[in-house]
Amino acid sequence: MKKYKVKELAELAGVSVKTLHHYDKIGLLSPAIRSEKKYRLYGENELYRLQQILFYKELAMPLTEIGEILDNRNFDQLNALMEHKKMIQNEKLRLDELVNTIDKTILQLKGKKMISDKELYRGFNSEEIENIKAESKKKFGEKEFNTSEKYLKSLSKEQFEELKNEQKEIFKNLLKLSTEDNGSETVQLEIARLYQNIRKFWGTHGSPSTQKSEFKGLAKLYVSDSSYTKVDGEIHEGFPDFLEKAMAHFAKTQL
Amino acid sequence: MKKYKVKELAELAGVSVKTLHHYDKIGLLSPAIRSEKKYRLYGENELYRLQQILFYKELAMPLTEIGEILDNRNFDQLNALMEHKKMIQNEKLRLDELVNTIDKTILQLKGKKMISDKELYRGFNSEEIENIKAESKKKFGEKEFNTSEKYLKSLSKEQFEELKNEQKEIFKNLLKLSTEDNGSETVQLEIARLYQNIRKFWGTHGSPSTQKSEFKGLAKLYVSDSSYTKVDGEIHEGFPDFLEKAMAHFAKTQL
DNA sequence: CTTTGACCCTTCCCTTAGGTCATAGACTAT
DNA sequence: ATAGTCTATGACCTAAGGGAAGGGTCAAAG
Repeated sequence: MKKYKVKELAELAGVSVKTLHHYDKIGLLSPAIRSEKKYRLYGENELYRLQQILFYKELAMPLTEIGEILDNRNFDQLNALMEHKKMIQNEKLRLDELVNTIDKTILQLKGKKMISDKELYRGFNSEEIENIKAESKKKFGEKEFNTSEKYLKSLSKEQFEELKNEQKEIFKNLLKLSTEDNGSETVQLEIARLYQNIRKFWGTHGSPSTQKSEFKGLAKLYVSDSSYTKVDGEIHEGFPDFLEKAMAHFAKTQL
Repeated sequence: MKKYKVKELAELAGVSVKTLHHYDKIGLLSPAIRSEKKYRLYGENELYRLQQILFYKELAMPLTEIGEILDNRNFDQLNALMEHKKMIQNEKLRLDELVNTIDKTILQLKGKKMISDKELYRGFNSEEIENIKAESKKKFGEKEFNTSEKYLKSLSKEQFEELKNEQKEIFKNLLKLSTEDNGSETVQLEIARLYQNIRKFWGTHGSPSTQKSEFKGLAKLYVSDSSYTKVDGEIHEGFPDFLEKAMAHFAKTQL
């Protein structure tokens, strides 16, 4: 009877040593004996069993089931295989559905086409372009602006407008809420929305602490120049101040 | 902006609260804000994102990938979907192969038909049957014998003969080795084979300690009646004694 | 005769996508 | 005020191993 140490058997069967350790631990394949120094020693029967294990494993069968099948000799091996076949066929059906769903989604997605590098600012008129650029530079400086511009290219015009609209809506909501406590959950939830909206505009670069101070900086900008906080084109008294306090509270408690 | 606590959002989306905790922890879906008492508060944007997550999850996509896709807005969403589709189609091909393999194996297995209750002892002549039964009863007593008989039914005649032949071979090998130290690895490896062979005959019922003493009992039986340890029909002097010592050593060091 | 490199051992932590307690604090209704 | 529901965190569990730490063993080469 030939004897194999772990690595020998592993290489013979094309599995890792760790796998054999594992099979030993779960009792799926134990060495025939242990040497005096606790080395695992396998015989040819173990090699044969391992080959069977690997066969069933290729059929995507869980190790516990493999163990049951092998230990029951061929009691309901046939049955188990037929059951397993059913399982696999069901899985195949599921995958078919997935492919269908994906195909549909791909079609939808192709409808909303992506914006290319050259098309980034197409669709906005030149005045809008200048506004966007100027705004960005004021807020984040030259260097950050370049990162932002790169990021903006990954947005489609539709998405861009969607974000603009959401920002308008947020400001409207916040105006309505400006009589409330600026730390209330309702207000803070809206501020969170504003925060996320801004991040979608300017990207998520920078460390958390950087983002925190950027956000607070933006709040101060709102106070210093009330044109930023127009709602429906109008300046509202006290609103910039409310906003700044609410944003500061958000930065302090959430960031 | 509506706000949702964990359970509310969970029920709305049909997932568990724990899932939301999990998504928060891995940063896939964080609450918009935390209340003063650290409660997670989600807004409608989060509900929307969760729905997207669930959509991709249904496509069997890992959560990390989902996160990347959603955070890149639609940058290479299209590409990711097409990649994913390829993956699924490959998986389908693999399953096809599995089904083929299983079908082949089932055919092979059907060739070696199982033994039915009534056929258990068919194929052996009556003398053999009596030998088998007597041997079992002597070794394990009436009660154990019934268990064993039930177990034997799960073996086909082919397997049964295979086991008999293996036992003959083991005895032959052991006879050759009987000049060696009974505790050597080579001998012990062969004893291990004998142990496993016996267990395949008589089943694996009983606690480890029971099996240990049964095995030692069998060794003593071999010494007391040398007809059990015939090799090629002949009694060999000193062999039963060698066997008993080797078996006792095995029981002590391995069981 | 010792050292080196290859091998062996066990134990612990890590992975996915959460499930299942356990414990403690918070909210709501009677 | 107390009971019942909700929330939080943390630890442990799943399948099938991967990886590494820390320590013991063996054979050949110096």
